[in-house]
Amino acid sequence: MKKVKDIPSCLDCTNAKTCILKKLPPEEMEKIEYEKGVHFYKKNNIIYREGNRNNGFYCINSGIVKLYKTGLEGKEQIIRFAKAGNIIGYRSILSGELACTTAKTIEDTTACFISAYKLTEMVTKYPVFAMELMKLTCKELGESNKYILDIAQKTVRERLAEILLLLIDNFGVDSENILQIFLTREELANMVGTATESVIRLLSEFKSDNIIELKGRKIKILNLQQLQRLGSY
Amino acid sequence: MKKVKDIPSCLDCTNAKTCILKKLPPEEMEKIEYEKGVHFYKKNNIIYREGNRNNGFYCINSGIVKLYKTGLEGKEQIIRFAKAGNIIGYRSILSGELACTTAKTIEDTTACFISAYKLTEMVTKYPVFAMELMKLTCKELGESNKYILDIAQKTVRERLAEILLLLIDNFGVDSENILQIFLTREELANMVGTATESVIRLLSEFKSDNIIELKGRKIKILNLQQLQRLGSY
DNA sequence: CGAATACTTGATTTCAGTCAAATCCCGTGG
DNA sequence: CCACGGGATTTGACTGAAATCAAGTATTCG
Repeated sequence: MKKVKDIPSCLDCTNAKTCILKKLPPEEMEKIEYEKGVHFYKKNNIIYREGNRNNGFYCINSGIVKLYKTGLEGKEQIIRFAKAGNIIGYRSILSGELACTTAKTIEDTTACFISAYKLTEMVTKYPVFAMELMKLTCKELGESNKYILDIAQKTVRERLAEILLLLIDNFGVDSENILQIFLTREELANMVGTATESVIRLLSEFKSDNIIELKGRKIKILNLQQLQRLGSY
Repeated sequence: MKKVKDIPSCLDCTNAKTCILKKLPPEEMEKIEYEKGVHFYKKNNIIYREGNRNNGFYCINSGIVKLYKTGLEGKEQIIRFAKAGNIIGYRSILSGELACTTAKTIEDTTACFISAYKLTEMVTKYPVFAMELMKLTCKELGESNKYILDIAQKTVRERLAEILLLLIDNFGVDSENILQIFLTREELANMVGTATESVIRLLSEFKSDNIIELKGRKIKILNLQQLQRLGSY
């Protein structure tokens, strides 16, 4: 069991490799250590909501968060997932807009909160950090643009294959080749941009083609190559 | 007639209001003035190509450029347009990736070329510029994310209406309410993410509903409100 | 243990893509 | 000036992928 109530420290954060905050000089890290807030969220709780103003951003310490936009009839479109070491909620601060997505945990999650003011200061004072954040944003932009192409031109089957590959890339598989993120069929559908029933049908097709194996929300990857062929990665 | 061969100067650039370069201090502007290259492109020419490495970015002085990704069977998906005062090609430099779109002129275009090295220097040396560029990138990211939702959840009719509204916003209408960008049906389809024939059918529907009037590639807006209702802006 | 939620499967519908053919339009060269 | 050719546009017929609707089963959780 994870000790949920440990207050994470930036200085010895286990996400050091991936976290952008590590690009700050040590003295700044220490300051953040005192100024930041630490928030705990149970599974299925909202961190911030589309259309609201974010007065700070969050650095995920543990857990997984889905970022989604809500369509007219309330249908979610998942834009991306964030996991330990990722930051969320910074876009709207920097663009001076309202949040363009809702952030909701899909697992118990611990996140550090850093104020908008601090973010601006960090960008202004530390060019290395600014460059790194810019890089991150630009990569995200590239991913979103790729997503536009995919949704516009690929079939649901291809997109589902691709999303599975993306999830494998992002969350990995365990020793038994089981994908290490456990989404509902509806969440998968909301990533792919399709109906829940379509995802179900396609998953069971993939299963009869011996590409995957299903046990509830666990997805075991049997034939990665075939999956790559389907998604034409 | 436009005098195509005038060398544009940053110092008295007519796009001053919108151009991000104006956030640089005057002495830096003058340096750029000497270091930049000026390129002229005829209509339908490629400025840079998806998958290549950009060693600089472009500031559009006049003309219009479409930025698109190419799908498997060569079908274009237009991501956005850039007009005078906009910059293009900077994303891949900052993310350290290859260009994720192709930039092609849809009108005769003049663009200033500034090296990748210079861009990095500008971001590092001028926090105000860095902030502004970050803001721009974050806005683009918000727009791309919105686009994902739209393509995933809206009908082609709704998307076409929305694209028309977006074009009106971006390029305006003249005194006769004629949209000031002239796209082929195919280009419209490549924005909406649909087939050319579908765009044609829907445009003529809009026409019989007295929402628009068509004269070749000229689109006259007769009923903006109705269009907004269709796009549920 | 019961209600609620998630999942599955089948039947039907529909939106939009594809294919095909005709027409329009525009620039070019005779 | 006009004929020609090629691209763009339009319209119609057909097809098919995926959404919706519906009904039943399985799981989960308080």
